[in-house]
Amino acid sequence: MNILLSTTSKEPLFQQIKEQIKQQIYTGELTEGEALPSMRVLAKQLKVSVITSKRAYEDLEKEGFLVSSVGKGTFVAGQQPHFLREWQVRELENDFEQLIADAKRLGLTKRDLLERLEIFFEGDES
Amino acid sequence: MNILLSTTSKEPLFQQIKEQIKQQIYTGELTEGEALPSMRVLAKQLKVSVITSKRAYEDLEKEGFLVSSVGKGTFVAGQQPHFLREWQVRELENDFEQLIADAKRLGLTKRDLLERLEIFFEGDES
DNA sequence: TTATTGTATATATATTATATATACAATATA
DNA sequence: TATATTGTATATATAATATATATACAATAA
Repeated sequence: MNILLSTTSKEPLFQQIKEQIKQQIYTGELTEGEALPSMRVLAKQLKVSVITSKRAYEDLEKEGFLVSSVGKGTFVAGQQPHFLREWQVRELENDFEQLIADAKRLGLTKRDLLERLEIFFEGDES
Repeated sequence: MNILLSTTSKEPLFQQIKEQIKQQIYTGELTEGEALPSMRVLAKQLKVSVITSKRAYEDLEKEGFLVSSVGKGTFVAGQQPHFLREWQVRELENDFEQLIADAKRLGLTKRDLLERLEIFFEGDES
């Protein structure tokens, strides 16, 4: 598993790890049932404490992306993440619809939103 | 002006003050143009530092609820939704930025968002 | 001038977030 | 069983942020 940590980024280390693992699950780079490096191995690889790698794995387990068991290791969880993604996309669509309604109410034009979309989407291409 | 502070509440003091002033503006208990107690008077009344009363008034001014001027005092703002709108637009921009970051993390493309923008913006052409 | 108003600066304190070292417990496997 | 590997729990350190204060400053009113 490949993970890059930026020491300059404002994002905390455990957060960077989480994001990249999620990303790799979404893209299929990490597949269902696949074993992740142990917390210690990952910690060593990233020059980070075990607590930090644990924090990332632990959070992702709570979110349904990973499954851990003592002595065995940590693995990509079953189908749930995909359903989870579907669900998250729907949630995001709802938020987007609400946000656009608010924008209209404030008198913003479609062009206004397009401009901001361009700007924000480029953001940080990490 | 009547304000009650709970010392046991988890809400910070300045927040409690803000909420109650907003409430009184909404209910009409405080009316447009009406003078509020000076920061010092309020501070003394609530047994709180001037910085805390200022923090409350200052925030509410930024949000468009109050208007302050040196030597005169602090007053309930008119219904010009001008400041309020500016503030709401900024809030909406922040939300939009966050939403786009989430969308990227979920693997949505800019095109995906554009399509939804088209759909949702037409939504109800009331 | 004098008192009253809001404002700015520097600081203290508490809370929360982040990260670590170290010891512990469960499981795999030689 | 013995040993190594796995995830886990506890206690702690450090940094960042939020909250609140005292005090001095500046503008306006009377």
